[in-house]
Amino acid sequence: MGLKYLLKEKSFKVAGSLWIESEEQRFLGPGRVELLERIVETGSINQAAKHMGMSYKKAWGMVNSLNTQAKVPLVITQIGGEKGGGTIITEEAKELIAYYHLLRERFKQFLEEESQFLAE
Amino acid sequence: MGLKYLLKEKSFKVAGSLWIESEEQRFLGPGRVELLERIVETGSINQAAKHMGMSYKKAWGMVNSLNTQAKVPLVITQIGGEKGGGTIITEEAKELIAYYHLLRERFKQFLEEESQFLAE
DNA sequence: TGATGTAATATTTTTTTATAAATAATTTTA
DNA sequence: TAAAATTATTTATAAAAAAATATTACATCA
Repeated sequence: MGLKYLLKEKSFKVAGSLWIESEEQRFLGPGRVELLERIVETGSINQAAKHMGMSYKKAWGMVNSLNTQAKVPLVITQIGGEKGGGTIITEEAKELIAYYHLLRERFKQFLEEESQFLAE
Repeated sequence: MGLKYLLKEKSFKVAGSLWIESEEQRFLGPGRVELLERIVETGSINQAAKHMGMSYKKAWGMVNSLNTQAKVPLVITQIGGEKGGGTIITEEAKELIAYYHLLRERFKQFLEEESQFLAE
């Protein structure tokens, strides 16, 4: 019942992407999760963006979207100060990251099962 | 264990997209499936593209990608002839469409379950 | 008080992508 | 043999997205 008989390549698979959305607007996907993790590492939106090869503007837009959609603050920024400023994320943001990784794991399993089925 | 407590909107959900890929190259997704179905309806890549608000060039690229990746022909085109030409799809392509709809259904269920869990 | 490095925002430039338009090739039909 | 409508392909144009650049605001520290 697979499709092995009509595909040339042996390494074909079911693939996909996954995110959380709210009112037609994207809330959280792999890019935003990685950005949050990089912010934890570097303490800066600027540095996090550079590490990801992303423009600061785009990164800031993501942070802003996260904060305006959430009921509680997820990312806290500071202008000026010790090192000219900086950014940290809240406990709730960390819970969000943890949740996303678990969701991702379940999705990965779904894709693997479907890919298996496809190659049967 | 959901995220209800940190999202403003009530109508948030887990969403995603799904496709079949082969060697890093896309093979089949919702757009190509719809294109194939429109070709069945109209008998023409040209008309199918117009019905979808898509340029002929893009549609032709999709057809070409499908045919070059498959072991058997999926779309058969004719230049010139009764109505100037035309296009049909093979039985294998129809099986592909049927498979995709079933896959889609299982994915839909996955997303619904995860959305339910999210809102708990 | 000036230097520092970042956030926040606007503007400009570049790149990418998609669309539109134009052209040649084709085969049945009138 | 000319007309028709489509496939196949190239070239030009437009739209969208992304990136780069520039500017302002800010609070700590030397």
